[in-house]
Amino acid sequence: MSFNLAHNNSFPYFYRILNEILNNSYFNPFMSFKYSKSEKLKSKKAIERLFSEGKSVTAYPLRLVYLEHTFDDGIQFKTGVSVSKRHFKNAVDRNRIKRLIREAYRLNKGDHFNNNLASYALMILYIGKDEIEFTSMNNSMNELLGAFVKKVS
RNA sequence: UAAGUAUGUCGCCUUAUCGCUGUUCAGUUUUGAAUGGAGGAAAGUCCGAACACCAAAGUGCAAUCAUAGUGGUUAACAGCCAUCCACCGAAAGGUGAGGAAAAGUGCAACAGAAAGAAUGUACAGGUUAAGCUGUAGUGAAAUCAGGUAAACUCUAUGUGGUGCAAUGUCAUGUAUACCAGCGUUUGAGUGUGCACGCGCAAUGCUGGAGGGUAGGCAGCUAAAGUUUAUUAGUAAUAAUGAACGCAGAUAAAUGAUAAGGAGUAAUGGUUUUCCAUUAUUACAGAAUUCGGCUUAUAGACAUACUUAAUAA
Repeated sequence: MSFNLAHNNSFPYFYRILNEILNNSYFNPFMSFKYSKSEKLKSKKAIERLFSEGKSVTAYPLRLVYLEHTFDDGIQFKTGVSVSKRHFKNAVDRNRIKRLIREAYRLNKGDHFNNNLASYALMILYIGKDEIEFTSMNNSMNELLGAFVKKVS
């Protein structure tokens, strides 16, 4: 990474993406903004095990629950997203926050993850009670993933 | 023009970058291209159906529950349309569990002597005698009975249950009531009193069968379809023609960001127009599918009508 612009929040989003493409996408196989079906945590058993045995990291208003877990299809990280029905009664609000979390995750994961880490099942929870803007969500996600990588490696 | 009434429509737009998801094609490791991708309420789950399963679920009666002027409409309905009546409103209009009180039971404020079995007061009439007769007075209603059925009841009509997490199907792994093949053990049991052998049995492996968990597939989107024209009808609606082919996710796609534009509100400047700044752009997210109802909704628009004012 020649310029670590992802952490400079005043810098416009648009230029950040341009910068990522120009500088990073060739060199870092994790520098992909995709977050497709195969990267989503779907297995019921894995999720149950994750919640009963997993550890967690918090960066308010986000919490990451993680557990070492090897997947059959060889994907290194599988991530799920969850928003409490208690705090957000309407489906529209829940969907909106989930989408923001997913968006922030797919944009930031490349900066933090690398091949040195083991394989993990992840679940990101939103523990806040209020709605949130994308920029602050982005900051929180950065913080959260940083803390996770630091703790694990 | 203002205030209203009714019905209906729309409910932010454009471009760029990065993504998500269905289908098709190409490649098959990772992908690439093309092309679809939320609503008027998708919501509440309150009615009515389609579809599926349950076989003591069929038929009749009863009970329960629902509906209730009249006529029409529909696959069906408690919906919708028309209309009568009652009530509300100055009007356009709105609201209405609006069938039955000589089948029976119950209930009734105030007033009044009395609202059911008692007849009081005053006056008049009247008789052998007698509230026996009339009037006054209270009240919506008084020896005549009436009101009330969002009181019981009666009448007419309908009414089995569970819901797509229904249901069907494929099936890795695991365990083994079962079946077959091959092997092992005679330490115990048995056919058989003893020995050997064989069978049963015990046990191991393999295969089959059954079962159905994780998961996959079907159900799943061509449908009482959408748009539109004509005809019939006051209308709901129906018939015919033309065009279209219009979401299918499953820890659950339909998004994020930037720039520009649009609407609305407030403030300021100009003062109809116009410009600038700031704020704001609702309610809300498909989950088997339809027809309704109910509730939420910033703002914008159209049509018809009512009342008032002004002008001609």
